[in-house]
Amino acid sequence: MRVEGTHTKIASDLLAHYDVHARRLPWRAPPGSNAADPYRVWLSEVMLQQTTVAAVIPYFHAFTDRWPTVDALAGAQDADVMAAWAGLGYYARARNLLACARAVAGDLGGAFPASEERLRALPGIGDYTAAAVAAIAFGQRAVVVDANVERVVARLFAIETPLPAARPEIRAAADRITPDSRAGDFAQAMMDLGATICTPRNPACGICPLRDDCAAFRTADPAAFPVRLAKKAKPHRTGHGWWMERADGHVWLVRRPGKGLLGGMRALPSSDWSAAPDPAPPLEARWTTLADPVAHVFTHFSLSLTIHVAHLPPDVTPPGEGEWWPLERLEEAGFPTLFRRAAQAAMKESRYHA
DNA sequence: AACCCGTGGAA
DNA sequence: TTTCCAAGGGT
Repeated sequence: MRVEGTHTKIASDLLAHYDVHARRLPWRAPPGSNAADPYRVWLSEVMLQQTTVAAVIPYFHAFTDRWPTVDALAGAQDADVMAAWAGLGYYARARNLLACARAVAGDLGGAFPASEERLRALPGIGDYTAAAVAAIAFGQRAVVVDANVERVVARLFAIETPLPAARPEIRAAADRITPDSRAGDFAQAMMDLGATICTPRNPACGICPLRDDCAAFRTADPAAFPVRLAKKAKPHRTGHGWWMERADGHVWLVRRPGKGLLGGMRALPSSDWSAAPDPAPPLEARWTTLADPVAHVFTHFSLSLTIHVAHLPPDVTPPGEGEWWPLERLEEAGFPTLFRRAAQAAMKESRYHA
């Protein structure tokens, strides 16, 4: 049972600061207007999962311009949404985004549910996003815990337990300081504080509205919180990709399987990136190899992709599923970053592009 | 529970 | 240059 009024000073100090210093962001209703659109709140929250505000802003505008409502998004083609998401990363989010939009538009009559529990049941909405949408879009009291809140709370209470084991302790502390009213503003205020003042390194304690309430501020090194366990080293992998270009100015592209790494995204044909030392190319041809492999770093491994180039006669088509894509429209293919860079490298060897 | 899943900016 | 890590979710 939550005890009323235990830490109301923290919430009131923070909200007073937020009323003056809140960041103006495209998905935020202007100050004073209580008109948060659940569609825009949900879309922004999904885009912001593990992704910086600066990276999200252009994608948010592109999506809301093209699909202004959840019904419009639900009616979009899968390939269009995946291509529009290209470059933002974590592509399972885009697949779940569409599944969620279609569930809301179809089963729920176009209205997002207002309760945390029913939001949590939708695809791509976990504990954090359910709480954030319930609080920000619907004014419900919900305990919103993201990486910013974890950091701020760990510092406020100088929590010594290392992450991720500290999660229950941090959530309980966040619950204690979450107010009954303005929970959405409180959540956004905590995240603004974490993004602009209570930053991971070199926090600006001198201008922090919660300095007097902060146990970490009274220690020698506030930035030492939250404590984290050492992380494992990233393994390195190698792979091969094939650029097959036809004399009429087209290149052979494939779509990756719906699950797993870069799932559902358009791509160059490539080997798996495990151990196979010398995989066979898709077809017999006069292959040349680019001098510099494309280097790319994923979340849990780094990759060096060697690109092989062949120029094919117009009557040859590689085996398996794929499509001939016009070289002058390569930007519209919706490549994830690895293949966008691989295509850029291969285009230097292109014979058929103006 | 531990692992998988992208990208790019900051220091 | 390398390292860190961001409005996490799914399995």
